[in-house]
Amino acid sequence: MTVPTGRRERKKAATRQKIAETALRLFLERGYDAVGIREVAAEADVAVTTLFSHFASKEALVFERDADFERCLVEAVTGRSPDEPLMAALRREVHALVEHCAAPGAAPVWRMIDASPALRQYEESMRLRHADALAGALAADLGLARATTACRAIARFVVDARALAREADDPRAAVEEIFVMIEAAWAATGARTD
Amino acid sequence: MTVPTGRRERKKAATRQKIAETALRLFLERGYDAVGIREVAAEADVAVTTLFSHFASKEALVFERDADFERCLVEAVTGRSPDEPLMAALRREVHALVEHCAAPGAAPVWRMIDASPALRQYEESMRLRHADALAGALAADLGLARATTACRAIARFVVDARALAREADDPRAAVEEIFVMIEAAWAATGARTD
DNA sequence: ACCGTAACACTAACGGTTAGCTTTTTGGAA
DNA sequence: TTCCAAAAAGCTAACCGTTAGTGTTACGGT
Repeated sequence: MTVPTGRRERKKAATRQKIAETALRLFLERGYDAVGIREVAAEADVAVTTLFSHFASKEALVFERDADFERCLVEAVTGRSPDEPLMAALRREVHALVEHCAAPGAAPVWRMIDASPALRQYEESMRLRHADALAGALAADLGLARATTACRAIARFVVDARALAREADDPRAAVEEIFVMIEAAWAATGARTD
Repeated sequence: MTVPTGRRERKKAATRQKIAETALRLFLERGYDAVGIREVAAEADVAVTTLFSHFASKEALVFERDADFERCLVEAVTGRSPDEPLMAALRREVHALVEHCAAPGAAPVWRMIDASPALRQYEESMRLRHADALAGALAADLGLARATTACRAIARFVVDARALAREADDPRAAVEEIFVMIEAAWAATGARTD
């Protein structure tokens, strides 16, 4: 098979990105609720069905990087340097993710998300998926066949940390504060700390 | 005002309950997705608009006791005996709530919820609301004006505990295991333990 | 007995989403 | 180069949850 970028895949990715860009622009210009799917599709010059073949829902248009965040979390565990403790790697990654949310230009997007119940709800369900993925990675890292209750709990705490930090006055300090709690919780499970 | 049960309030409560009962019956008989709102309304012999004046959404029909759960959590903090430590009260309450989910007859409902993405998503957003309410109660109990990051984090951990325990093979053991972690996290904040 | 209002009803629509089907584009085989 | 199977995109028409707008009835307090 043709390993590098086939034209088909490139065109598909381009279509996807054009839809996402158009949607975000319209949403920011006129408000998420005030812009309909038919409008986004028309402005991006694609059919409504095409839009839905790239994005599972209207909300998914806003969280285009969804899969990336999940990958980052998992890779923070699986791809860390051999001598880095598990929790330290997670703390570092959550710091990076929170930093990313505070990037210039991201503020209007987050304001839009906070203003829309539908978007907030979607973000919550995203977090659960990320927690499940992270729990799996944690289990694998510990040599377990399945994610234990402790793995699942820690994974949830970690994704909660990101969410809470984003809302806090001082996100960096909030991450530090919550990770002190998470490390204590982790230590209480009797897990190794390497 | 007439303190006891006015006829108007009784009729309203009866209508609400009839709608909820009818909906749950139809959902369990034929599947959540296979039953439409118009059908539920017709079977309960009310107008669609009446149904939506009692329940904010189709999913809310399934989680009729939503407000009760939130109240239980908050009251576990505010209404505990003066000598009971905060975390012990919360652990007891989460045990009770998980027990309640395992009640006979509840199994089909939870199977239905697990099978429907819409219901799962709704449950997640419910959890967040409960966590916010609990965070407020925690802050009040500690004499704080606003919920701090630590309060919010602990509140999330507690509602996560309930969710994780419900999915675990041994719910009781899971609650115990997670609360060991939560107590460690709580202690790490330097909070008093009374 | 009367009035204000809460509860309920009806119609019609809006907006997200999907099914069914056709057309175009693309990668690779003949 | 030509042709085919499949992927991608398109169009139409609906389904379904939800809401606005507008009456109508039944109740509680005066």
